[in-house]
Amino acid sequence: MRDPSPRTLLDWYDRHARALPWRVPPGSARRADPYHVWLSEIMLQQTTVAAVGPYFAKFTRLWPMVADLAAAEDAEVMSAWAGLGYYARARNLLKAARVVAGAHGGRFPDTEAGLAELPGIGPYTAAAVAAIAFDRRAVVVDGNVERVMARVRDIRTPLPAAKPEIKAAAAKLTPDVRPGDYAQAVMDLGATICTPRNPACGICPWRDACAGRLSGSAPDLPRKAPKQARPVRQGIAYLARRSDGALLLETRPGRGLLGGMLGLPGTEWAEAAPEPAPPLDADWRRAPVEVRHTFTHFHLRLTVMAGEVPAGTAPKSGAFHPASHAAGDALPTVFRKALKAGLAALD
DNA sequence: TAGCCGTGGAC
DNA sequence: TGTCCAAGGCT
Repeated sequence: MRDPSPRTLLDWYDRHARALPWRVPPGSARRADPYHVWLSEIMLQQTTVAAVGPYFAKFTRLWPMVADLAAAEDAEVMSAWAGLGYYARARNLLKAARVVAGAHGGRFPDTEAGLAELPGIGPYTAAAVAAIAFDRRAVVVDGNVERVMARVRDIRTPLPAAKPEIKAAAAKLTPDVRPGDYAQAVMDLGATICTPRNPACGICPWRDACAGRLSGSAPDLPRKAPKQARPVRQGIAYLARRSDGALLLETRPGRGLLGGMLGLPGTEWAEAAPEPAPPLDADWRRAPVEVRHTFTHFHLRLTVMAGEVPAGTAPKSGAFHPASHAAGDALPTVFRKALKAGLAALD
């Protein structure tokens, strides 16, 4: 068994690199725009390339430079992020943009340590942006790298205990030349060849240097500690429609679940059955279909109550929004589902 | 440090 | 249907 060669992987990347909107082709004279690299890396945290595509296009169209993003209203940015999930990313994105546009004069820090000081940038993203945007040698470890390293080195320790061992293996392989391309090459390998299920070992550039393939354990790596079961929580959401079509929405608190996002008013979500808490007096009708939605750590069953209210109605909290905006894309997915269920009950 | 924090697609 | 998974960070 010989060592996997960074050079072999770079040769493979030169031929098979995915063309992505935030990426410049390998060997290109151009450098990737640090703003684009950073924006894509934040969006790609725990999120698929396919899901990110339209959002990256929207953000770069609305805000072509980091200074444009920094000048945007909070509500605009949260609305543009709606549907992508993990909304703390959007809150931190805006904070970081304002630091870069202000204290840094519009230029991103060009070192791993400098990048790591920005909100929303942790060890992975700092290394990735330093390597990809500034061609710094940085040890980039994401889920792809963990999987590739666990297989190439046949590391059978379960995650997350295996992280130090995996980081050491990754550090040993990271080259001084083209570290940015190398980082993207490992991630492309993980995304297209060394996939979680049914890895295509037969066409892998590292097939002859992979200890996991030799032992036959590669498809079952990395091992992972078992996860906890998700409890079921319940709640009630209220859809109040004014006679002019406007819908009652509220901005959620700035932290926690769906923090800073628009939503329908309603009860807390808990395992115990909720006490009704209508936001105003109306002839509430229960929507025939219950909304089901799964979050990272619980399942939600949401009862939707819908009611018509006259013009001039004043809510206890929140505000009426034109239906064009509310029905549009400003809501997190769970509330899009609830909106649809509530509107069906009113028609 | 382990729990919190979304979503949609694959199987 | 349910579970797993994807370019993680924060507290």
